[in-house]
This record gives sequence, structure tokens and C-alpha cells, in this order.
Amino acid sequence: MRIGEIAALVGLTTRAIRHYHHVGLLPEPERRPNGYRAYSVRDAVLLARVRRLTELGLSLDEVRDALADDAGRELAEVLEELDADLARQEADIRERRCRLSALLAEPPGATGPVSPALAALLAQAPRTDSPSAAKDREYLTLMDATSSGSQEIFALLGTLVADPAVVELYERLDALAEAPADDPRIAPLAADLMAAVPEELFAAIPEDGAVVTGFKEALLAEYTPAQAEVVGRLMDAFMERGRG
Amino acid sequence: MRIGEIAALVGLTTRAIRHYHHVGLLPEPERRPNGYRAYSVRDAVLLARVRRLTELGLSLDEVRDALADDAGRELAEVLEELDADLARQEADIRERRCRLSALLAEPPGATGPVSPALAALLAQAPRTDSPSAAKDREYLTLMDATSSGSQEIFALLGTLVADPAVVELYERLDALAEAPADDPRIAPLAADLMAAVPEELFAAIPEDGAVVTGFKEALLAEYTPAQAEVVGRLMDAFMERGRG
DNA sequence: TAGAAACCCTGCCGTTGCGTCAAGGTCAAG
DNA sequence: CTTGACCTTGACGCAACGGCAGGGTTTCTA
Repeated sequence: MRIGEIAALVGLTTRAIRHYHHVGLLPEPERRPNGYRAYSVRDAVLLARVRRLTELGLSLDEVRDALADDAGRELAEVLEELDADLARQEADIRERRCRLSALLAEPPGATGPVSPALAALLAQAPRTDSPSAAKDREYLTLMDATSSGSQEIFALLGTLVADPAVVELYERLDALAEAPADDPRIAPLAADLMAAVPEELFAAIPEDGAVVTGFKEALLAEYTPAQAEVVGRLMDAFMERGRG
Repeated sequence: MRIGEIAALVGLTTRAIRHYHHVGLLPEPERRPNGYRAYSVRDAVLLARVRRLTELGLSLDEVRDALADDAGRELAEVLEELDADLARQEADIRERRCRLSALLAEPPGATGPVSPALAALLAQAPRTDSPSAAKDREYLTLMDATSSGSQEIFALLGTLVADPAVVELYERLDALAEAPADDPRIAPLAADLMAAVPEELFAAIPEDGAVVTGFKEALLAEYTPAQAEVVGRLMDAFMERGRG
């Protein structure tokens, strides 16, 4: 048989068969005088075996091991491992589909998918157009996606957010947008903000060490000087009390 | 933030982030005077979004589309498509695991996995050490793996194989191993073989056209001249009666 | 008998989503 | 002043082939 014939017979492409030769899965057969590969029925049997195994999901390396004459022993081992792997993949896919369906069911949130804890928090928050509040929501979404222990933090924030007084605090921060770094409103706002934070929250903030340093700078860079002053004092307070 | 910091923050590798820049998924951020990339919190938010979407199984191209500002519309579309794809994969894996478990449950057959029809046939066949019979079993396994309509053929063969007389036919074929191509035993053996084949079987053999031509030659090459003579006559009979 | 269709050959690039060097520059601490 | 831990660009590697280029062979057909 020529390569096209055996390919059609076992249901592979000629390219795949040549590839198997190339990687040493199947030895190159004899050649006809014109250079064409001349396949035997044995080759077809072997290729059929290869096809069944690859269709099961074995890699070519695994197929090579499984076909390495001592078949029985190795094969069962590889197959069990493969089954475990497939089980993992199946569970993985199921979980993804689960999250996907949750995502498809909730189109209004343009921010993307969020955890239930954060969703509850955002729903609870008073409506406001404050840019500072918008930023805060963004950062919360970030925490939600990155920090693992954010659930309890969101729960603690719930009590804070439910208070309509926070809107006023956000607006006072907004008002500092164009102010200089030594504006007299900075200190009292920082004090009021810290007073509004429940005590347990200071302990709940995770301490990621080096990461926090860079993050803090980046965060401050998002604010105008006077606002950064306020936010910076808040963060310093968190870092100090978090340690102690 | 430097790249290592933001990477740790959102749970990606620095290499992945640079890759995202490279493929245009995320624009290159500003640089510090020393050439380091300087990331903002916005970038972290974006990267967190990318991470969530890639974890769901979207390709980077799809993520790019989904993040392309007009989010809402495109995204739902892509996600639904993705869900359908995942459903396919899930079904696929389930089927593979199914075949795998069937394979693991039956370790004795060193020939590899076979269809139930063929398994029944082989179990029914009388025990013999005839090399010709071994070859036949091998070719049947090949048919089982390649030819789709082999079920009915196996069923028809069942009546043939159940007859203990076939063993004698195989042994007569074996006996021709060293014989010349004009051995007088050839004609009667071919006649007896053809007589043993049930009439329906001639019609059941599929006609694959060109594939058969090459396959026939390869098959004959597996036998010694006298044996090939016998097998060749059988095959010719099949091809003629199959047509008519 | 020539030309076209349908084969075959080798070899190399492209795919996906990064990992992994290589060969350097930068920065804080000991 | 030297580690060591960062950062930079650039290029190759991976799995399992698909596709194309640039040729030769065989076979069917007009």
C-alpha cells in the first residue's frame, strides 16, 4: 500500500503518518524503487492501534510506551493515569461551565463577574456618582479577583457601606481634587475616615509584604496630591495597626 | 508597581504579562527612567479581568474581543459559544472515559480493545496455534478498528467460525508455507474455502475502490507464494461476487 | 501521445500560551 | 564592592500535526 491508501484504510491523514515516522512512533517502511513508502498490513494494524490510543487522549509518547512490546504492564498503568487526568479535566470543565452560566445569567454588571459577597456589598451601597466611590468599587473588584481572603473583608465592609454617611465622606474626598497637598481639609477628612472604619477591619487586611509597597505607590498615583495625602494616611494606619 | 509586583498581585507570571503586551492584549504601560514598566492599579484591574476570562477557557483573541470597550454585546455571544464548546468537550471526555473503563476492565486481550461483536467472535473461535489463523485474527482486529460496517460481517462469520472444520482449513493453508506456487493442493483448498463461506458474506464486504487494490497486494505480500495463490483466489471471488 | 489529475517526496513555517534560557542593566542591602 | 533579587530584550521550545512550496511519478483521458 502507498501512504494515501493506508491512511484512508485506518482513518488518518498522510501527514499524521509521516509525523509518526518522524517522531519514531512507527518505523519507516521499505521504499518502492520510485521512493514511495510501501506499507504492509502489519503497519495498518499498528497504525490502527495508534489511532485508538490517541483517540483516547494518550500523547504520542504514551502511545510509544504502550506499544513498546511489553504492552500489558505499562499500558494499564498509563491508562489509569489517563483516566485520572480526564476526571480532573471533566471536573474542571464542569466548574468553568458553572461559573459561565452564572456569568451569562447576569448581564447588567458591566464590571464582569464578581463573587457573591462582593455583589451583595455593591447592591447594598448607596447610589452615588462620586468618582472616588467609583474608584473604590473598582479596587474592590480587583481585590475580589486577586485576594483570597476577601470574603470576610467584604462582610465587615457591609456594616460600613450601609451607612449613608459614607457618601458624604466620598464627596469630601472628591472636593479635594484640585486642592494643594497642604489643604486644611485633609487632616479632618482622614480622621473621619479612620473613625468610620470598624476596628476588626484593621486586623483583616492581609499583609503581602513587598507586593503592598508597590501597590500603595501605584494606588496613590491615581489620586491628585491632596487626595493622595488622605488616602496615604489611611493606608499607613492600616499597615501600622495591621502589624500591631 | 513593577511587573513582578503586579504579577504577584493578580496571580500571573511576569512572562504571561509580557506576552499579553506582545500580542496586544494589554498596551505597554509607561516606563520608569530605568526602563522598568510602571503599572497602575487600572492595569491590575484589567489583568484581573483577563485572568478570569482566560481561566474560563477563552483564547487570548476572544479575551481581546471581549474587553474591546463595547464589552456587553460581544461578550455574551462569545461566552455562549464557549459554553457550547465546553459542552462538546465534556461529552467527548465522558465518552473517552467510558471506552477507557471498558478497556481497563478487560486486561487479558493483549491485542488491544475490540468491539463487542469481534470479542464475541474471537471467544467463539476454536483454539488453534495455526499461524494463518493468527494472521486472520489480526486482520479481523484491523477491520474492527477501521471498517465501520464490520458488525454484520462479524455476525455472519460467527456461523462460519463455530464450525470446527475451519481449523483443518487453516492447517491446510499452513502446510503450503514452503510449497511452490504451482502446488497441486492449491486449487482444492481454495475451492473448499469458498464453499465454507456463507453466501451472504460475499455481499456484505464493502467496496472501497482504490483502497482495496493496494490493500490486496499488501495482504498477499504477507504470504508465501503458494499461500498467496490461495488467498488471492479467495479475494478475487469476493471482489467478483461483491460486484455482481 | 501529450496533458491534466491525482498521487508521492522532502522540508520548512505556523499554530497556542506561555516556559525557559541567554546575556545583559538596575537597585537595595550587607 | 559584591551579592542577590529584580528588570530588560530576544530567541528557541513544546504537541500534534496543517499547509504550502517546489519538485517527481503514475495513470487516466482527450
